[in-house]
Amino acid sequence: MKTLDDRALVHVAEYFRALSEPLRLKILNTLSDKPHNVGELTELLECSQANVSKHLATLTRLGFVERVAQGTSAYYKIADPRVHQLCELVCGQMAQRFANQAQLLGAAHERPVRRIERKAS
Amino acid sequence: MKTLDDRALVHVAEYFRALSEPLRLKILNTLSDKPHNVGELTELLECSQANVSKHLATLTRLGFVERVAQGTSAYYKIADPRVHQLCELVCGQMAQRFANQAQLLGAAHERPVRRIERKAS
DNA sequence: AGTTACTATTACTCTATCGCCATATAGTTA
DNA sequence: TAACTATATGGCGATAGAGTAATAGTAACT
Repeated sequence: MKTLDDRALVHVAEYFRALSEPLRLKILNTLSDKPHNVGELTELLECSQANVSKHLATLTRLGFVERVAQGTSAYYKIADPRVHQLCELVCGQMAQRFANQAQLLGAAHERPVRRIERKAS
Repeated sequence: MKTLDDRALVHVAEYFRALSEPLRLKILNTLSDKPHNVGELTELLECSQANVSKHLATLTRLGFVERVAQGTSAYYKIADPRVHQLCELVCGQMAQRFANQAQLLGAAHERPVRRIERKAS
């Protein structure tokens, strides 16, 4: 990290930006189970096909996922499992932060954090 | 990662978004050496004071850095060293990707980065 | 050929945010 | 008090990016 020049920083930022969209994280999360094609993702994520396709293009361009054509379908799969480490690190940071806030403040805060677990199927 | 609900994903995305700006990465990189105040950062990074201040506010809000007031100055320091692991992971991904590209393409491009060949007509 | 199913792309609107400028705020000193 | 310094913030223009609808492309099959 110390010797990164500006150009490299721009690329690192680009990587993080790709992960800064909830829907893209959702796609990666879904693909971490097993590969899916665009139609399946569209249904699972409940959003438009064009949108899924566009996000998949972004993730492919940066090397997070890989495209495998199969008939008229396009299956996508995780290309670099390290993306899961990234997410776990961030989740760890979040958990740490939540714990600190809970310990320090107890309750109300400028930016309240809700911890309601809800699973939709 | 598997059981993240939508709300959590939004927060994770917010974290990644904070790291998706080159100047913010530069700030974190500079602070990884030692704490600095806003004026120092402004000079080191060669940008406006207002801009540095705004980015520091973002990084503080998400818990990446910590503010320590000292006189009329405000010193900032890394609050969670795990941010460096994040960057290293991304750098590792980039290195891996560059290696793959070099192997596949033969390194004829001056800028092989993010160059996805699309079907030309 | 034509039809169907699936995916990618284009054109567009809308929102978020970066960087800049100016100003407000807070701390220090005289 | 006022004056000075350091930092934070509000407003603004420009731009990037998400989402949508329609269209274009592609493969398989009749």
